[in-house]
Formats: sequence, C-alpha cells, structure tokens
Amino acid sequence: MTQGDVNPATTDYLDSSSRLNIAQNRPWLGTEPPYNVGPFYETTIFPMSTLASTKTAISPRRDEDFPEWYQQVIRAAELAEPSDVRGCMVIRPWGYGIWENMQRQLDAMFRATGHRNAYFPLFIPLSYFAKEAEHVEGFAKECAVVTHTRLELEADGRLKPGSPLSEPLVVRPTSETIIGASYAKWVQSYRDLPILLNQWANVVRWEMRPRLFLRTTEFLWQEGHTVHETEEQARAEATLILGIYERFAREHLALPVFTGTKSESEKFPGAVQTLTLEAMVQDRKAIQAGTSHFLGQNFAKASGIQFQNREGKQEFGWTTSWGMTTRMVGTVVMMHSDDDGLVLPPRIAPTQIVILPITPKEDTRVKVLEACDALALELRGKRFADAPLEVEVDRRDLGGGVKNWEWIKKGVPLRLEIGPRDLEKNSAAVSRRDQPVKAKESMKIDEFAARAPEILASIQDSLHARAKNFRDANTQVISSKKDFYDFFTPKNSAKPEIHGGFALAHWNGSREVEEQIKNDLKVTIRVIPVDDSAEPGQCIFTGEPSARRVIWAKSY
RNA sequence: CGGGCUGUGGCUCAGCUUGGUAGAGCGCCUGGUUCGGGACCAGGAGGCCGUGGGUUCAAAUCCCACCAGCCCGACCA
Repeated sequence: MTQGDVNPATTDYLDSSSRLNIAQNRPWLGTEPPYNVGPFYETTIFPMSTLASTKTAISPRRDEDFPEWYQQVIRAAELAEPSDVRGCMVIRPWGYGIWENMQRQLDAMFRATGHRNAYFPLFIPLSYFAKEAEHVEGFAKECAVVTHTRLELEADGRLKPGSPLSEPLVVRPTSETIIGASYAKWVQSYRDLPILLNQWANVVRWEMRPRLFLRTTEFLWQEGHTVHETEEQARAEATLILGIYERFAREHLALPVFTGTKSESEKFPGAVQTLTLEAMVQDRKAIQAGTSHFLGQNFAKASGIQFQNREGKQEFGWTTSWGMTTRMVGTVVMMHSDDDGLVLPPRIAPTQIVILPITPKEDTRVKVLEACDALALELRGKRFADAPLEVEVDRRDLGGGVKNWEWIKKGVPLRLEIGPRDLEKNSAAVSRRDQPVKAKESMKIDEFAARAPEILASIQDSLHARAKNFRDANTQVISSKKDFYDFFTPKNSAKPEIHGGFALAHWNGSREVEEQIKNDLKVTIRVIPVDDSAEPGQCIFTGEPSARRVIWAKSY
C-alpha cells in the first residue's frame, strides 16, 4: 500500500452509534479510528540501559527444564492450548495473529514470484494416494482414514457410523497426489507450463507424540506445488523457494538458519532431493523450519502429468513441492523467548506497541487517557516494514503491575507507560522486550512517535543478532569421533543438561554411519550445506574420503 | 503399538493405605484500602472426585473394564 490508498484499518464507514459502541466496549482500540499511512524510517541502533531482573515470570526457567518452560511460555502468552481432541490444539487469538502475519508476509513473497493460490480437497481417494510407492511408505502410518458416512442411532442410544464408503478417503497428510490428479488434466503442452500454485490449508498427520505447535496431529501450513518443462527449471524453482524461506526466516522472524540438502535417509518420501532450513533453538537442538522438494518425474509418472514437448514428443512433467507450517510459531517461541515469557520479532507481533496509561489520581485520569489515545492515533498512521503500526491502549481497570506483566509475557516488542508526571514533561517511559523487563528509558512523546518504526527495526535486528551469536557460539568444527561423541553426551545422564549444538564434521556419505550415530546418540545429519566452500577431508567415523563437512545435531 | 506413572473446582495439588455429608493455595466475582504497579483486607461463586460396572447399609477411597494425559522406545513439518 502507498500513501493515499484507502486504509482498511480505518472505521470511517461506521455510523456514530456503532463508533460509540466500539469506544465503550472495545477500549483498547481507542476512541478515534486509526488514520492513514506515514513515512518509513531507516534502521538505527537504539541504546538502552540494562538492569538485572531477579524473579522470573515463567517457571521453570529455560536452564531448569526447557520443554516445560516452552509449554509455560505458550500458556502464559495465551498462544494456544491443548484441546480435548488428542494431539490437536486450540490456537488462541494471540497465537493465530502471529500465524496470520506470517501468512500475509510469506504469501506476498510467493505472489511476487509468480505463484497464485488455489484450494484442493481435504480428502484424498485411497487409490490416488497409493500411486507413488515411496510416498505411501513414508506416510501410511500417520494417515487418518475416513471409512464411513452418516451416523445412525443404535438401540443402546449411541451414535454409530452408518454406511461404509466404497473407497476409503485419506485425510490429506500432504497433497501431491490429489493436486497431481488436477495437474494431469490441465497439462497437455509445454505451453501450459509452468504451473505455479500454492494452497493454505490444514493437514493431518497422526503423530505419536504431539507438542504444541511443534508436532500436532492437525496443523496449518502452505504447500506449493509446481510443474515445469525441464529438470533444470524445476530444480531452480526448489532453490528459489528455499531462498524465499531463508529470507523470510531471517528478515521477518529474525531466525538465522543453515540451508542445504537433506541426506537420502532424511528426505521427503518420494522426492529426488529435499532442500531444508535448519534453525538452532535455545536448547541447542535443530529444528527444520521449512522444506522445498525437487520431485523429479516421480509424482508426474504416478499422476500421469504428461505434456507434448517442443520436439512433439510426450514427456512427463518435472514437479516440486514446498511447505512451511505453524511449527514456525513454536520455533520463534523457542528461539527468542526468555525466562519472563514470549519475545516476539516486531514484524510478526500482532500488537507491536502497547500504551499503558498510568492513572493514579482521578483528576489527571482523563488527560492521561486522552494523551495515550492521541499518541496511538498518531502511531497508527505510521508504517513499519510493509504494514501500518499495530498499537493498543490498555485502558483496562486492573490494579498493580498486572497489565504490564501480561504484555511482557505476551512478548509485545514495545511497552510505553504514560502517567501524569510524564505528561508534565511531555515524555513517556519506554521499555523494549529485547531488554531486561525492568529497563525503562524516558523519552519525549514526540520523539518516540517519530522514531517508533526505527526502534522496532532495531529490536528486530537485535533479536536476529542475538540468535545468530547463540548459534555460532554453539556450532563447532569437529574432527574426531571421540570429540563428536563427547560433544553430544551430557555430563549428567540422569537429568541431561542443555548440551551439544551443531557439529560440522566429515562423513563418508553412507546410510550405515548415519544409522549408527542415530542409535548411539540420537544425532542426525540436519543439512548438507550447498554454498559452503566444500573442502574435502576424511570421514571422522570411518576414515574414508569425504567431500565436505555436514551439519549434525539432535533435533525436534 | 509395547513398558512405567497419573486422572479430585479454571490451574497446582492434598485426601485414598485404615470406606462414613468434598479440602487448600493460586485464579475468578463483589466491596473496601492501596497503587508509576505483578499489593492487602473482608465476603462470595464454582466440583455428581475421568467414564461405566461391581462389592457394601455406605465408595473420591476397595475390585474390574474402558477412556484420556504424561514419561520412555519405533515416526515426523
């Protein structure tokens, strides 16, 4: 959107009684509708004092019990909660808001590279699904299968499934086969190519051990599916998407990632090559943050995607598929949060700035609230990155610092306290979520209004820098089997401390070695770098020749 | 799907061994006192003790089955 466009965030179209209703019942919106867009500010560093905080809002702390800490952060931030349906979660507004921001931003990147959205069925006929052998083998065990329609009331008063389906339907764990069936109809000539589609959808994978966001039975994602005329074009597409994912992770989510290919044993079932992004979260384990697959002609053959090429001969299409999921929300949580709760990169925070009116005395109350509303209004007219600022005034009548702590635990990037004494000096107390929670800086309100976008940019940058430092500090070049085993063995085996990280080590390329290491240490090859200066060496496990070092880690 | 543990107000749990009218803390609601701050005082709401069956005069408590969750193994975005 450019300046002068209609801003969808305004409420100009409402009549006065509707607006009064909003002012009375949705006080966080303020009493005035937000206005139009303002200028964009360049990034600069924003120095701030650091104070140590003692008591933590989340217990246990990260170093005490990382998995439990993760759950508590999600609960305290009201991102999501387990539902009564096994393995499924309820995504609450704050968590869904993060996902919506991810969707909007990633979708724009797909669109800008020529992709368009479409939607394909949730149900896949079993016969479609069965067409690609490796694919079936990879997903069979985690498929939910619909076998009946209609419920019938039994004599005992219970509802039971009624009519069996002639052909069972698989609830999509991924959509290669059902989309392939459509592509087979659409593609006849090389002139029909490429097809570049994406869909935003839910999928179901019946996992044994679910964890909020990281591994749930039903999850949300986007899946892109493309068909190309040549192998070269399809490989280029898979690489293009990997690049988009990497940039999205880095610039939008402040996640530093390693990119490259998966080993044979870790790649997508049915793919020729799987490209991946691997991030390191704060317990030093790896998490796969997105994948892009070159599928060769495997799925084209299975689905019958054929076209007449430029020489007039029938040829199978070259396909790709690629996806990113709600797991990203969990990854962001584990990457940036601290012992006081969630920490959100400003670009995906549903609310970027929260203004907390301090109203100790009745006689100054109205003035303070007016000043807060006026500032919110002004801020909403400004932009950060590609969108208007999201600002909330928390006018709830809650005592103590309860409100402040709620926002800390929700990870809002900037908190602003404005009270009567600030107002006399026309200033506000500014707290950044990337700083210790007690840290405050007094700043003129006008100055803050002018600099808010640049401060948000600075937080975005500092989160990325912090994450990158952490990752680099825990990534080691390892040159002997003993060092490797030491690196991945906790000192306290009864209650393992946070240990290990990413190990860069030479490997002979064999599946047997991978298997052995996985059995011994639960460590796997996360990614085989592609852009790295591939210096040859010797496999640290067998002494055999190795083309390059690969990245090993324990993983989610 | 195998092995171990656990199901009691929204949350964390006590009570169960030795059956006898359901408890605490936190949270929530109301009132008050505080308040540039996760405060305090008083009052209050909220539970057929996972579900079903059995034993018994009587079951949160004993027995059986089932269901769900957690941890450990095989799988995964």
